[in-house]
Parts: sequence; structure tokens; C-alpha cells
Amino acid sequence: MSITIKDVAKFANVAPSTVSRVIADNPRISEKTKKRVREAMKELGYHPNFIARSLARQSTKVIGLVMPGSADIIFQNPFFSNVLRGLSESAHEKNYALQMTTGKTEDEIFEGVVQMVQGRRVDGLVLLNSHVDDKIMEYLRKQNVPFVVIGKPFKYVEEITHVDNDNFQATREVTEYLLQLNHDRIAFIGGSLDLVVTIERLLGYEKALQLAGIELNNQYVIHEEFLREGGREAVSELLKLSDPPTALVVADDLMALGVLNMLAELNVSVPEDISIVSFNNVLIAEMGNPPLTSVDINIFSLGYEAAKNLILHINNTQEPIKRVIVPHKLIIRSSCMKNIENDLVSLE
Amino acid sequence: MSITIKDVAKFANVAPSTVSRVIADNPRISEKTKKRVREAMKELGYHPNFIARSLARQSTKVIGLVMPGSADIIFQNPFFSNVLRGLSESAHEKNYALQMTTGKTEDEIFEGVVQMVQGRRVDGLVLLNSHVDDKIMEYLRKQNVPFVVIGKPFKYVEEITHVDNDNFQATREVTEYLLQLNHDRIAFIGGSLDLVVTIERLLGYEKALQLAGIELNNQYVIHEEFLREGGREAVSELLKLSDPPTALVVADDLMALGVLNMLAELNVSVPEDISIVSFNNVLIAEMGNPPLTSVDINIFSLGYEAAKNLILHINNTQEPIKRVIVPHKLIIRSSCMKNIENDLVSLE
DNA sequence: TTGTATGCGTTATCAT
DNA sequence: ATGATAACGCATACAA
Repeated sequence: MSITIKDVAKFANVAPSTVSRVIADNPRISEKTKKRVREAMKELGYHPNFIARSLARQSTKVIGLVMPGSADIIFQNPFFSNVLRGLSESAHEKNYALQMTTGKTEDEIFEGVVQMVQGRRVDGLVLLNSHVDDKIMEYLRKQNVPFVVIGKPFKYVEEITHVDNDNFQATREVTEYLLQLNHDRIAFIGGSLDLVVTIERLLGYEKALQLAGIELNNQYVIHEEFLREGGREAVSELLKLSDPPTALVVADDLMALGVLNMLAELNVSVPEDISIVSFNNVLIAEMGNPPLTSVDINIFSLGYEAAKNLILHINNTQEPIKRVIVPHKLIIRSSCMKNIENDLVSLE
Repeated sequence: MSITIKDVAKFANVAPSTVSRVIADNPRISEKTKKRVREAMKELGYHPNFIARSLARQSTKVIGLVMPGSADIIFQNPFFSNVLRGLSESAHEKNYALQMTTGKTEDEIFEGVVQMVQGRRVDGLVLLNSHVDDKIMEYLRKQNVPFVVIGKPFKYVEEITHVDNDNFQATREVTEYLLQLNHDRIAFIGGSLDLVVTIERLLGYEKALQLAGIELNNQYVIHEEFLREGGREAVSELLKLSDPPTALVVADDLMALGVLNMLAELNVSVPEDISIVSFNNVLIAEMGNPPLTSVDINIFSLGYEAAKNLILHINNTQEPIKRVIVPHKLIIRSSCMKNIENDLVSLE
């Protein structure tokens, strides 16, 4: 069919093994023959067959990506495009390819991971999010396959290599930011409690309130999906309270946009009537009306570091680092302001 | 290392070739031995090695995806997440895996495509967008590799299999929609003219105006990148005109959000002062303030059909269909209203 | 420094 | 209906 190593060998009057060594730039081959072989390769338009190489080397130079289910609305979150950018750039630098799992349901995805691993299609995997009691993580641990998690593993935190933000600390900080603006009725709208990130952020929120001596109000804590429908319901429930919050900590920009949308319909002004701070700082955060104050969690780096550390792990050039913390930064825009109500109270 | 076909063969007291036939469910193997072999596979925990199979079969069951450059801001458009969903679901149904190109620049991506193709890593490719004078399309045609383009090829439209909307017609329709609302000063804000979709939409816009007997105003046609910064500049330029438009056709939701954002800053009300209609109808379209009237181009189907037709093409079960048109639909929300100014004029 | 031979795990072509 | 055996294209241990 196409040009193989043997064709090049014949053309250059050497053995196939010599051609192979030239490809690997083996120092034991003389510069003369290297040059001759390389010319032959150019001449014939030779390109190495990755499949054959993978079989012989027992390594594919492919990284498997475990995506959320395609039916999952989370799949549409710009978070994933951004994390993909980071993974892509890092993988490209090290000449690794990226292969995605496909599948709608959790079971389909799990089966896909098994195929990838047992079928020896990939050298390692990156899990794009971390669930509570993650079946896939459990499996990969048992199989002893190199893998890296984006987010914090629910179990075996000390053993599983992961790239994460300090979400506990970040949420503490934003909550304290709102406290400094004189808010004391602060609600938390988080995503599914099945995601570890939600738990971490909730804990950070609670810690800040606790340190400020504010009693936790269960009605102020709402868990909905990270996306639009969730946002709408969450808001309507909160506003119905006798003592509605004056500030919201929302765990995701997209969800925060949904909240903004609903507040606009209800003629509630942001930030005049209610302040909002959200997370992720994706492109659309600054396109909200008003532009959202959001925690930049450096999504690109999350992806970049994940692929980078996975590759280090695969080639075990070193004892793998178990935890990489990517820094975050509060980006202040126009969705928060001082709580005047409390100001008046304190002036009395 | 791991369990191979030979181990199963020994365990079941048959030849490796027999095991292979059982895997393929070859009818010439007796049910008895099939059962015995399958039990042996379960027992030993056998999983076929895809790499070895690929080498022997000369087919990988992998589809290559040609993404925009990761440095490209277009990469962040929710369009791609959605198209990925469609591709993923379709590929999964046919047991194909998805592999992405990586790379920042056009050249890096091209090199990646060559690696994929010559390295025999993939059985075919899907191009996620269509550029004017697309180098990659040219290359794939010459290599005679199965591929499908999402969007309209700039050249060889009759020969290259592609999945597209009727963007010309769709843009005609939305422009006529605005005309019916009594707008006659309608501007067009499109993306890069390097993308075929931009050209198609521009032509549709022009056609509608022409049929309505409205003279084209060059100052009303602006091309900027599909994203935010572009949107801002475009708007400011338009509003500076002595006779500013009362309606905008914006070629992308994300860009339209940027436009909304800027208009809000300038205290220009939508739709009272200016009407906006945009394209794609991604999730965030309904989260604009006001929610955007947008053309739903059925992005999921674009991806789904692309993978489906590529796979048909690969297995050439039939003479490949050259063109698949995915239907579009105008989703009316709250960003457009009747042009009162012209109403008054006509009432005089 | 280079060549020979074998293996990587399958599939497929002959045989039997 | 099943078993040997030769590809598939490359890497590598062992020779020379």
C-alpha cells in the first residue's frame, strides 16, 4: 500500500533496522548513512506508521480524555472548551495525541474507558471532572494505568495525581469579599453535590460565615445543576423568603448568567438590589449585564498542567507529583456593591 | 504483559485463529467451541488489543477531528462543544473513537493532520470548519482520504462531502423578518471573511435587501472576529454614522452578546432603539438581556450527520452523499421589535 | 557501525 | 469446523 521502512531501506541500500535507527536518531549510526537514509525518506515520501510503532513499542503516544456524558448539559459549559485548549497545547508540545471518550450515559462512558485501557489505545488518561465515588477512578487505580484528575479526588487524595484549584480557599475569599461589602445575608447556589468541586466550595462558604460569626441558614444554600434551568428555580425560591439574601455566591458563570436573566425579568437590579459573585471567569462572564465579578480559576492551566503531569507520569521521569494547585484570582467587575441597608443600620 | 489471544487459545485448547474467529463471530465455528472460548475469555479477563487489530486490519476505527487552532478565540465558541456532542454521539453508535488535532497555529494543525493521515492513525476525518482556500481540504483530496466538512467547501462543492445549513437562505429569511418589522436601515456584522459561512450569510443578507429594493450601504457591513472585542468595535463604528441602523444581523450569538453588552454601556435599548437577530442559538442566546432572537442551526445535527456520513463513506456502503443540509429555524425571543420611526413616516 | 532475526497481538490465507 | 502460518510495519536484542 504505502511506503514502508523496507522500501526506504532498499532505496538507501541499508537494512530496515538501520532505517528504524535513523528515525530514532540513534547515535550509533554514522552521519553519512543517516543523511543517505533521510534523503531516501524524503525522496519516497516516507511517513512512519504510528500503529505499527505503537504495537512494537507498546506505547501509543495517545492520551485518553474522559469527558462528561454528551447528554449531560455540563458538556456545553465553556469550561470544557477551555480545559481542552490547555490539554491540547500541552499534549502538542510533547507530541501526544488526544482521544476522547464518547457516550451519553455514565455506563457508556465507563465502557469506553475500559475499551481505551484494555484495548491499549492510550498510554494514560485525564479525567475532566471529579465525582463523588467515581467508578472510573476506582477502575483506573486497580488497573494501575497512569491518570490525572482535574479537580479533587473524593477518595485517595494523597495517592491520586490531580490538578485543582484551592476551591475551599477561593470560596472563603469571595464570601469574605461580600462580607466586607457589609452583606450578611449571603446565599450559595452550587451545582450537583455529586461533584467534589461543589462540596469544596460549599465548605469554603460555610467556613467564611462561621468565622464571621454568622449563623448558617439552610434556606440560603441551594443545589441545582450548573446551568440555566437550575439557576432560574434557585433564584425564585430565594426571593420568596421572608428575609431574602442581599448577595449570592454562584458556583458557575453560566449559572450566574441564568440568574441575571431571571432577576432582570423580576425587575431586581444587580448590583443595586442584590450582589453576585461567580466562578470560572469564562469569556461570557464579562458579557453579562452587568459584567460579572468572577473568580478566575485559570482553566487553561488546569488542562495544561494535567496533560503535562500525566506525560511526566507516563514516562516516570520522576516520582509523580500528587497535587498541583493552580492559583485563582478574583476579577472584580460590576455585579457587586456595598450593602447600603446594613450601612444605615450601623450608622444608627 | 496482559492476556492475549494466545493465552485464551491455550486455556480453551484451540488455536489462536479459532479465538480470532470467535471474536468476529464467524459462522463457521461451532456453537460449542464458541461457548468454550467465550468462557475462557471471561475467565482470563481477555480484552482485544485494538492496536494489533488495527495493524492487521489496516483500519483503526478512529475518526480524526480537525479543530480550529487552540490559540484561536473561535475555539472558545460554544458552537464547538455542541458540534462535538453530535460527533460524539454518532461515532459512539458506530463504535468509532474520536481523536483531535492539537496545535495553535494553522501550520501546526496542518502538520498534525499529515501525521494523522500518513501515520495511519485514523480512517477518516471531519473538518469542523471551512476556510477559503483551505490547505487541509486540498491535501486530503490529493491523499484520497475519506473526509467530511462541516460547512460549505469553498472549492469543489460538488465533489466534497459536506454537512451544512443553507446559510444563504437563512440569512435572507432573517433579513426579511427585519424588513417586515419595518426596518430599512439594517446592518450586517459578520465574522472573518476567511470563513465560507461568513460569505454565505453576507450574500443572503444582500439578496434580501436587493429584492426589497434597498440600496446596499457599505458602511452597514462590518467584518470582525466572531467574538467580543470585534463586537464592541463594530458597534461603536456603526453608531457613529449619521444615519445609524435600526437593526442588526449578527453572525454569531457570542458576538451578539458582546454587542448587547456595549449597547447597554451606551444606554442604547434593545429592542426599543435597535433590533438584533443573531445566529446559532447556543444556550447563552436565551441568557442575553434581552434574550436573543436567533437562528437555530441545529449544531448537534451538524456534528451527528458529519460523523454518520463519514462512517458511511469509510465503509463505502454506498456512493457517498455529497451534501447534507441541516434545517434551520428562527427562534423569536425579545431582541427585535417593530420600527416605530418608519411607522410614523408611513402614517403621515 | 550495521545487519539478521524475532516479537508485538491480530487477522487472514491456506491447508486439513 | 479447525489448525498452521504468514502477513501488518516497526523496534530491538543479538550478531558480526
